[in-house]
Amino acid sequence: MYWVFKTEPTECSIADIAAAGSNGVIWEGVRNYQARNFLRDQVKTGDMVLIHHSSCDVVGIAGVATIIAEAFTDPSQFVAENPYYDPKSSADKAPWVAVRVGFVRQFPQVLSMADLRAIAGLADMQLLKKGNRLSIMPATNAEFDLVLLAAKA
DNA sequence: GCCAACGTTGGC
DNA sequence: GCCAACGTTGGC
Repeated sequence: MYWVFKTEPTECSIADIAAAGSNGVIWEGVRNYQARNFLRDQVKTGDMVLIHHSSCDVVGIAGVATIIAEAFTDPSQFVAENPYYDPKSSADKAPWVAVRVGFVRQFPQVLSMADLRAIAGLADMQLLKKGNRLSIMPATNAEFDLVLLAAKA
């Protein structure tokens, strides 16, 4: 399948994923049930992921990653010092999962929201829907291809 | 920093 | 289980 993952580049940018090498990075801290359900139930090894930079200078899709390890228990939920700590999580009740993502490519330029909205075939893309706050969301194969085409990547 | 949209919480 | 109040997200 195809996905869009949102990230604040100050936390984990496409360049950070590139720098992580073949082990990739752990994608943790998802604390929304709808996003968690995608991550736990549908995100599979080998799936392709559009990496979206949010809350930053140039908001938009910055590159592509792939899933190299599918859902496992998110360790950050147990760590009191961690910003993603969940005091309600315990060994026998740990609702949150993480995956591991590996670098595929970084776009020469970030495809901004305006760039994306200008692509006719992306009119229904979930990422572009008003009020969308999901940090993990599916994309279609067609949307994925259009984004790569527009990125000249 | 504004604010729309949405999620979560908690009193009842 | 309803729903008002509150918190958070995230584009602009």
